Amino acid sequence: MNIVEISKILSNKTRVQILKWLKDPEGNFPPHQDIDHFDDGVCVGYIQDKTGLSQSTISTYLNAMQNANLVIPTRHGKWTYYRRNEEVIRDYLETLKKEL
Amino acid sequence: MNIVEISKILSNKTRVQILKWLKDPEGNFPPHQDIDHFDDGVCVGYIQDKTGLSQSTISTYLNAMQNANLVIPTRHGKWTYYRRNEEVIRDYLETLKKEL
DNA sequence: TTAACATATCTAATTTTCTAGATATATAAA
DNA sequence: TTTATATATCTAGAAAATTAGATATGTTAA
Repeated sequence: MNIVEISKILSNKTRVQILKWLKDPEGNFPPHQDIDHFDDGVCVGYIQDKTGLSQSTISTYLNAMQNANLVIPTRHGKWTYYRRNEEVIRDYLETLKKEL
Repeated sequence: MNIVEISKILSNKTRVQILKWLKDPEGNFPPHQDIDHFDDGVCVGYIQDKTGLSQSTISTYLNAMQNANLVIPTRHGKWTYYRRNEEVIRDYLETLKKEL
């Protein structure tokens, strides 16, 4: 866990927004077609729709967030679902509180 | 207080380091020539010496940190002292914990 | 009032980030 | 097995961040 690396992710409005939306998938996204739960998070297309940015941009963002361990991807058929990595997020907050 | 704005400041190694150093001026910096306390923080030159970066770069960083309200400048004669704005830092941590 | 010192600001070169279009890949459906 | 759909990756241009040198400003000391 690296303060600077994660702060870099959080230095972008859209990426922060995505993390916030993923706190409450039921409240923020329509139900999925193939599964009836959000246990593995939300598919890329739904996230893209809400941001208004291009598919490639959102894919790039999610990839960066995954590299920083802030989100966890799960493949379900054609779709990739992304959910928050609560452990790393908690760890980041605790480290910030201790070190900053 | 704006998560993205402050995260942008924290997305740089040197700036994070400066904030950490300013938590303990006595432990991290030599005593000042004109005053015998660190109540108003640390002068720019001392901070620059520890970073190894140029004077203009550190001045630019401190200015950005001040714009984000993370530090407070105080002029003492020729010197400008910078100290942490604990209130804003605390507020940032609390907001992150609540919203992120 | 001139010289020296500390810091701020201006300018510019380099690097990184942002973002989208085009294309590739993986999977499911026909 | 071809087609459609979802996502990932590649390429590239525009914008922002990084950083330093030169210069300006403010303050003290000679």
